Amino acid sequence: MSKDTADPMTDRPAILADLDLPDPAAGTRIVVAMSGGVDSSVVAGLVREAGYDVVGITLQLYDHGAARGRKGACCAGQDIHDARRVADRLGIEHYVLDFEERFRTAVIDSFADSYLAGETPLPCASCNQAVKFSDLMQVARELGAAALATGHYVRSRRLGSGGRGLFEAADPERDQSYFLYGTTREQLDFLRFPLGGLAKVEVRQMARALGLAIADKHDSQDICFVPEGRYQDLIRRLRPEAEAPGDIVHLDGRVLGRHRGIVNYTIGQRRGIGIAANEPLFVVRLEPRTARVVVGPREALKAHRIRLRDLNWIGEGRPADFRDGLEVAAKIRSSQPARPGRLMVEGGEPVVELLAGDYGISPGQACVLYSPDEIPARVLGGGIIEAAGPRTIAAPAHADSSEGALR
RNA sequence: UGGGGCGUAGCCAAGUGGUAAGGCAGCGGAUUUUGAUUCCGCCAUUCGGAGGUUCGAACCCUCCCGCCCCAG
Repeated sequence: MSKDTADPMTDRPAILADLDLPDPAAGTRIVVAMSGGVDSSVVAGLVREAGYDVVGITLQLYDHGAARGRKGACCAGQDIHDARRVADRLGIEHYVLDFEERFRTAVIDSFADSYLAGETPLPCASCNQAVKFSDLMQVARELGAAALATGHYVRSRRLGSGGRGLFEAADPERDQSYFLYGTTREQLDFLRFPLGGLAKVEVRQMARALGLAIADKHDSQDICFVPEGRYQDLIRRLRPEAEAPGDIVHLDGRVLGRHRGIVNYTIGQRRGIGIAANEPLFVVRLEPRTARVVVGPREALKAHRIRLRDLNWIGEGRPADFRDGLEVAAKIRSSQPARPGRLMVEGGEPVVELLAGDYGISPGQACVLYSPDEIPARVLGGGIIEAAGPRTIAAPAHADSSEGALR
């Protein structure tokens, strides 16, 4: 396909679809998770071009009607339709699986519960972990596939020690490793991410070269199952008790006003508090028991110490065995470069110290750990943020200077 | 009803004769496969009200209205 053009891009598909599998492509089945977007469509095309037996699977995750006409949402009716067309165009098998029930319990319900508990959920991570890399992967195995390929911008490669390691994408702007920190070693062995070394523009060019109608489709953004970007409406429908009003309290104790439900706030949030003060106020703490929203100045948001739960470790060794902790680069949100820190295990609990501290670290989000010096950085693991706070133990000697540099 | 002070956008507030700063809040947008942050833009034809002086007033004068403080 497209081999008659001079575009160097046309030479790349066969190269990039090297899935590092023991058997030859012909006769080897690969399941591709197809969302109907550009990325996963190109993956299907590349794998097909490489000569594999491709089965495309699109998951129906939530009610079409709820998100109909919405731009930028994945997996709704339009996207399923798009995925079908891509599969037709590529001449591959394609199935749409109804995962609504699974998605609702594993992703949407926990999304709502997280907010009720005063945390801030990370649905994309739980979707990958609880749906795509578990149930969908199971389906892929049952179909006799040698691997499950996805359109995530992340890289994996075989390690000298055996097994595969997870690495950040070549394009740091596009990197999705933050959402994949929970991937286990076993899952990694079965997963392939053909786009990890590419830039988005290249992927779009490939989509055109492959003759895919969705080549210029918008990127997805926001929470896919939340129409109009108002997640509060969804939570209200699912959990009516989420509307419990409460006080907005300043750190210094003053009651400044009222709010209409703790679910409307997240740590670090500035807009939407509705209180005029001398300086901007940020949400610094949420108290689900009393439904109190505690606000304060930006400086009050600064935290150095993060306690994690559900740590997934896919780096070398075991965290508990690192006597003085392990130097890491840590991300507490997707769209921010990893920053120097140290992983320790205290009383069996993983704790990350950020050398320079950070703002707006919210429980429920992930803290993802990378190797500090490697390029590309390897994903060592990560966990859910249980709590974040000021430094309470002695910091490394150079921490103060780096803190000074931050201001 | 003696004295003093004040009344500028939703909140705070600068401006004391030359044609309404700024902050906060709010709204809109950019950025973003989570939530945030951040950034950009918008936001008082008008200064408690009515007159007057002046080429020109939020700023000066008069009266009225409304707050606050001190004193009886």
